[in-house]
Amino acid sequence: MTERYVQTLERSLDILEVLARSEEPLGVTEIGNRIGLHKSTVYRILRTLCYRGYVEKEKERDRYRLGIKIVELGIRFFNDLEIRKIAASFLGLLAKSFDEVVHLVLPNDGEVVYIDRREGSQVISMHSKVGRRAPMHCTAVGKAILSTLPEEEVRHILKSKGMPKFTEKTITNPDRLMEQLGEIKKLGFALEAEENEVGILCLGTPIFDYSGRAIGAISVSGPINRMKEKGTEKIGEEIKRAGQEISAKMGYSYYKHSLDV
Amino acid sequence: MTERYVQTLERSLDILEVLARSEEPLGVTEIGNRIGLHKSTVYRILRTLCYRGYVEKEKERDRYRLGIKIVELGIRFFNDLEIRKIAASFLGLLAKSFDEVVHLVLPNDGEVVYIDRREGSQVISMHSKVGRRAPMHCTAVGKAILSTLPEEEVRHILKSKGMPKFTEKTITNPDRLMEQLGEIKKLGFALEAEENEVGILCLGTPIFDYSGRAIGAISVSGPINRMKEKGTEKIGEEIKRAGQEISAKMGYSYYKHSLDV
DNA sequence: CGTTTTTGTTTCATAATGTGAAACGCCGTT
DNA sequence: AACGGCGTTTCACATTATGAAACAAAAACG
Repeated sequence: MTERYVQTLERSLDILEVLARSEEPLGVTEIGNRIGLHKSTVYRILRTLCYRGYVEKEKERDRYRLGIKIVELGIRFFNDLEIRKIAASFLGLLAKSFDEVVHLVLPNDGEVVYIDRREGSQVISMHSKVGRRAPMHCTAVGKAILSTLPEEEVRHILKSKGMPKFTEKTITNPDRLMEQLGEIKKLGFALEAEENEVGILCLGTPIFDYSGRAIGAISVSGPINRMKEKGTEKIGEEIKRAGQEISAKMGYSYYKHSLDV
Repeated sequence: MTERYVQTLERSLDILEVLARSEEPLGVTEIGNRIGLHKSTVYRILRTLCYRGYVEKEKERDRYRLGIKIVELGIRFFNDLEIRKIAASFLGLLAKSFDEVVHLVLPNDGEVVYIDRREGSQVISMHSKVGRRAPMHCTAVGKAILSTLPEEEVRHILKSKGMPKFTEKTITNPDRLMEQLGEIKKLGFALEAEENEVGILCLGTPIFDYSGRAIGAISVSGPINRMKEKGTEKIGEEIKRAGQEISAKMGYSYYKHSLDV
């Protein structure tokens, strides 16, 4: 087993990630300091990335930022994503029908990644989560996905990622979460009230592919009291239905997979 | 002058681009053949890219595709793009008001890159151009941007990129295009009728930043007869006004830059 | 306004790193 | 059962990336 990765490439990715994380353009030395690389090395890699369009150099100032080529790759992938295309219209319907923010996420490496978003008429100044990551233990979408996994795998994720406390209501005990996941599985949707962000309530449901694996999740979220007024039960059932329809279009057979329940 | 780029990194980017271009996942050998690399080298790079999440390996089959990390970087950049945020609401208004497809593009390396898109109520099955590139000489957005550049620079772009003929109406003569660019500059918006795609008419106008450089363009496009019914003159004036408002929000001063007209 | 410090760029000797031929093992096909 | 195609691993070799140091240019400072 060759546990060896290509060093130059890893360093290049480090640089790209530092640039992505940074709000403003960075200089060669600054980048080098942040990832512990010699500025000479950083410079050569940046030069190559610029040449290929993945990084752009600010004219006049010696600062580097992500380039347009990154977006070309990213959007290409995004547009080709089967689940995104299929879910698109459902997200729109849900957003309109409840007039709240709707998200589509994909599980990745024990976390969820926000992939798409629709919002109701209420213009919320909330910063978009699209493209960002979130933990599973304290989000409705994360719990919805966890509820479909075998206990062993869930515990492995919780152990490796930890269960950081974001609010007073964040569940930080694995056993308590496991218990709740059982109920979520029975219900078919997950509820999360202020476990991740104070004042926000969120409902999520998993999406399955042909093989029965949860490959994503959708959610509706909004201010806790407004959500309760609208009826969490009702919203939950509604997104559950939407999730089932999306899953069906992804090739999931509820008939086939209900045999082992 | 060190005209030397980092070889390993360039090869890695080649691999990513091959994967992005391909509709379906590719195998190690296939990738190697396409870019002329030894499969052993391809394999090692893919391994690293997988480890970092930029490429995903299909379970069961030995095929590789772009990974979710690519989207994380891309969308992050996309969301932070100042011009996109500012243009967003204008794109929506234009799409609704004319009930046609509206695009935002950025110029890059003598071409335009489609960055955002809004569509009217008419559901068009047209494949999304977002994330894709197009030449400048035969698109309204491209001509709008070219019309703001000095002749020398325009000719350099035309020479290096060529003026490939897409339809009967594509302008393939540099001098004739130069002439048209003069009129476009006076008018403030560009018209392109079937020069890129048969049956489609498109109107575009440039967007400027604080320094007076054209950093993007917006367009409205649709079936040629429908567009003519709605009045190309009227649509042109309207997007020109929208473009001016976006430019103003980007820090462009029409007062300051009208001195040298 | 000159001095000092910081930062981007280039050079270059060194060896660490990436390379590709070859071999291995795993499938599916013939 | 033999073959061909593929992903994977090994390994000796030298090409390639590396980082110290020098240089240039600009920014910060007094």
